[in-house]
Formats: sequence, C-alpha cells, structure tokens
Amino acid sequence: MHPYRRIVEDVRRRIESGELRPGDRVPSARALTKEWGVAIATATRAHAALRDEGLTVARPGVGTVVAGPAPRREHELTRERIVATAIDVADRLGLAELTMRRLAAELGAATMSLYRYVPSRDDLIVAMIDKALGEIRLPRRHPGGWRPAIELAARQEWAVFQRHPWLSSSMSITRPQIAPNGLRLSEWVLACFDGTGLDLEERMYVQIVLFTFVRGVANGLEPEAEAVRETGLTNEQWMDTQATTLTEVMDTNRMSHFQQLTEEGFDFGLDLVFEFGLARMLDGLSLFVQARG
Amino acid sequence: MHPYRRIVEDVRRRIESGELRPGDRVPSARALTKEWGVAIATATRAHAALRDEGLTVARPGVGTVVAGPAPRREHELTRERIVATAIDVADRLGLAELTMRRLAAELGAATMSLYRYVPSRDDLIVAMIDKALGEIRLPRRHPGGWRPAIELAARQEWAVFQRHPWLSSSMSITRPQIAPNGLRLSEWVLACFDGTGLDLEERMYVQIVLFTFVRGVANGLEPEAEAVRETGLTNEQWMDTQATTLTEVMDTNRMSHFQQLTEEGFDFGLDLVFEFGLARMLDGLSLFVQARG
DNA sequence: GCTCCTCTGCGTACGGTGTACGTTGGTGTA
DNA sequence: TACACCAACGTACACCGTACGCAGAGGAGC
Repeated sequence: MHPYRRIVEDVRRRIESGELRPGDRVPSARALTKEWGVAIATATRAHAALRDEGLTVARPGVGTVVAGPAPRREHELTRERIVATAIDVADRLGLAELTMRRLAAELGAATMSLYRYVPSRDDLIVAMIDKALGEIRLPRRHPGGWRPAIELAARQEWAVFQRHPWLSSSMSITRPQIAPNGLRLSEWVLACFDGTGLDLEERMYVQIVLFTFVRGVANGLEPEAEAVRETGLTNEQWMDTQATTLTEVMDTNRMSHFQQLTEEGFDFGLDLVFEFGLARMLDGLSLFVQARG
Repeated sequence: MHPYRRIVEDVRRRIESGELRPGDRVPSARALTKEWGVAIATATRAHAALRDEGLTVARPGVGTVVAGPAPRREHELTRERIVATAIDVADRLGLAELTMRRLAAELGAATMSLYRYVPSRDDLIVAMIDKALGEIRLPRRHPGGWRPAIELAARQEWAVFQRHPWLSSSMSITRPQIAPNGLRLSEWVLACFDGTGLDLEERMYVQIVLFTFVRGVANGLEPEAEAVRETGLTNEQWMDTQATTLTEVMDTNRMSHFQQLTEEGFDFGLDLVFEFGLARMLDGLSLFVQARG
C-alpha cells in the first residue's frame, strides 16, 4: 500500500467515526509531514486523493476541509453571525449603541475583524434591514381578494417593526437600498391587485403609500423603547413628568381642545394609532379600487 | 451742580442724540472714573440716577445698558441666532454635517460659547424643530368644513418638510418633545372637527394619523437630498446605477410585476406619492366622519 | 524544499464627534 | 476693596468609524 493511502484511510476512518465532521479542517499538508514522517509531496497527494473521492474540499487560504454542509461552528466569525448579533444588540440596546467595538466584543472578536465580512457600518445596517424584512412570512396565494391581502402585509410589516424598533428609522435614513427581501415584499403586494383594474403604476403608488404609512407609525417605536431603557419610565410615566411643561404651554396659548383632552385622560398608544390609520387607509384605497374597476 | 449730575446729563445727551441706542452699553463705573477723573462712588451714583430715571437698566455681569427694546445687534451671540443659523446649515448640508464646531465657525464664535445658550446638541435640534414648525401659517378660521381644512394643514406640513429635509427624521428620533408650535398645529387640526360628531379622542387619532402620514412620506426627503449633495446625481441617475443590481435580484427571484414596471419606466416622485396618499387618506377619513355624524 | 499567492485575524493610528471643566477679564454692588 | 456674577473660550477626555498594514497559516506549483 502506498504511504499516502494509509493517510487517506486514516482520515476516512476519522470522518466516518464522526471525529471529523463536515466543515472541520483536515490536518494541513505540513502537519501531515510531521505526524506521519513523510514528505510534503506525499501529504499533498493524500489531500488530492481525499478531494478526488469527494471526502474533502480544498479552500485556499483556509485549509482542506471535510465536505458536506458545514454545521455552523459555534464561534466561527461569519457574516451571517455578525448580522444576527448586530440585530440582537440593536434590539436590546438601540441602534445608537450598536458600535463596531461593542459588536466585536459581543462576538468575542477584535474590532477590525468584522471588516473582513462587512464593508462598513452602513452596509452592516443594510444587511440587518434585509434580514429583518426576511422575517416577514407571506402565503403564496393571496387570501380573499386584495383587501385582506394587503392588510395582512401591513400587519406583518407592523409586527416586524415592533420586534425591531430600530428598523423604521434606519430604513428612512438609508436610500432605498436594494434589499432583496424588501423587493420580495413589494412584489407580493403588487400581485395582490391582479384581477382589479389597477395598472402597475397605480399599484406601485398603493404599495409605497401603504408601506410609508406603516413605517411612519413605527417611527414612534424607537424613541419609546429608548426612553424606557434610559429612564426606566414607561411611556405613561414619562408623559406625567412632562405634564407641567405641557399645561404651561397650553395655558399660555389657550388651547381649549388640548386642555380638555388631557383632563379627560387620553390613552395614546401606537398600536391604536396603527389600527385606526390602517382602517382609514384601506377604506380610502377601496374607493380608489372601486373607481378603477 | 453735583459732579455726578454732569455725567448723567452727558449720558442723556448721548442717548437722545442717538449716539447710544437701546441695548448699547453705557460706560462702566470704572470707565467713568477714568474718563471724568471722579471716584467710583460718584460714578456709581450716576449709574443709579440714570437707572432711577428709567434711561438705563443694570444687567449684573454684563453692564449698564440703555433701556428700551434692543434692536438685534449684528454679531451678538444669541439663542435665536444660533438656532436660525443651525437650521440654515442643516438645510444646506444636512443634519449630519451640523456639528457644534461647524456651527460655531459659521457664527464666528468659539465652539463652547454655544453652550451658554443651548444645553446640548439634542436640545438645539428640538429648538430647531419648534422654529421650523413655526413657519406653518394657518388661518384663524377653518375654511369650508373639516376636509379642506385638514388638507390645508397637511399641505402646509408637507411644504415645511420640503424646505427642511432634516426635519422629519429628527422628529421621529426625538421623543414627542414639547414643541409649542407643534401643539399649536395639533390644536388647530383638532378644532377643524367642531360641528362634526367626532369626540376628542377620535379627533386626536385623526390628527396623529394624518401627521404621521405626512412625516412618513417626508422621511424620504433627506436621503434624496443627501444623495444629490454627495454624488451630484439626481434621483433618477442614481437609480440607473443601481439598475444592474436590481435586475439581478429581480431575475433570480422571478418578480414579474417589478420587472415589467422597470421596463415600462416608472417616474417615482415623493410629490406624487404625497398627493396620492393624501387623497386616499382623506377619502378614508370622510367615510369615518360620515359614519359618526 | 522552496516560492508564491490567498485568506483570516487583528493592532495601531487618524481624524472626527459632543461636551465637562476651569480660566480669563470684564461687570455691578456692598 | 472684596464679592458674586457672567460671557466667552481653550483644553482635554472618551468614544466613534475605519484606513492601513502586519503576522501567520494554508494550498499550489515548480
């Protein structure tokens, strides 16, 4: 048996026994020379044989690696892992606290290592946006006509914005970046109107207006979350602290309606604003679709 | 004649001749001792007499100043002037370029001088918001029923957002700060519905939803302006540069509607989005008001 | 065995930010 | 003369994003 064969069989055994799993690195050529006391040419030949048999894959600059879908290694630095962790940090601490240094610390890596996987902080945020939008799950077929369909889309969007308070403001700051999942969403809404009389341009306006509305309401989410983080106060408690300033302004300007409202007590909630606005919006769109149909 | 009297009469003459105007500083006590060769007690007595006669006002730490409404001095550092200049810079360069150092340079002052008049950059921005909202001019009476009235309000808001592209995103980032001019605006919209069946809480929802919509559309303004500043490209030209990425994504995901749309050419404009959305919104609100009336 | 190129990970340093703190030189007043 | 006050400002700090380049490990080919 050729010496390199012995190496191949040994590696195969270690793969089959589960000692080496997909994605793990097989000993490098130089390591094999030491381990088996062979020349590097032999080691290279073993690598080549392993590759020919489909057991391994050579990744230049990385090493020879066991083939197969690599089960994510725990602490491997990865664009995927970076983006996911960034979203987690932003969800917990707010987008302002998401600094490259903090993110690196969270990942247990050095700051500059991140830049191997992400061109800049801005690009990272775009990636975060896309991933967050990817959470939106829409059925393949549109249920029960256009109205329930786009209502479903709006509610899904709203849910994502609630889970990620930083999302809406990020989307308004960045130029409409090419987020594949954003396009997917748009496409779905455009398709809702198949069978109605709306042409594509009209559908596009509907889609933009609807999304703009949802995002607009969601813009109130981040400050709310941040204030709770910072002061530990709920929205209501904070309102109370501002009440004196508020009444002062109201008094000097004779704002009767406002005054009455605060006296009666007004439980303002973004959720209710969303519900109210969505209902009006859909009503308005209904009239438009009817007129075009 | 007592010596201090001579001083008083001299200052009076200089005020009446217009040599000293309201807001100007009368020579300090120490200056008078040198100028007239008198003791400081005499100079102080002169100051007291001037104050008693209502000609001047003593401002501790500043000096004795000619009474009357001070016509704004040209290069005097003032909260008013700081806020106005800040708005100007933000309009021209964008909010991100509005740094305390740049603002100070623009004002011909040292950076830290600004902090005498403004507690922090965030507070400055709140002041800017209020001042910008103050540009909105609404008639005392509401013209022709609630619908034209709130349409007018929405258009005024839209105009302000267009003049100040930074405004909408700033308002979404800061907590609903107590901006007197914002309250004034809200009050006006609330009053639009006098005579309809809407109670105050319902009006409040209408007001918030309408404003949220306008602000939401306006959120697209700043990135647009910034991109033009940065790259010198118009919105359309920029779209072209992204076209390749776009079509790539579209092709791999089979987005037929989107594809067709870009082939036909779609002239997307925030103005048109605003018009379309506003019309739908008002239609939707009409149904609501009718149902309540 | 040697050279060459690639790839990951990372340390250092730069130019920017908001702003805390303390100093300076003038003021009116007791 | 001593005191409290105030506008203006210079310096310094902590923190930010990130350009640049280095070290080390790997495979490929001669």
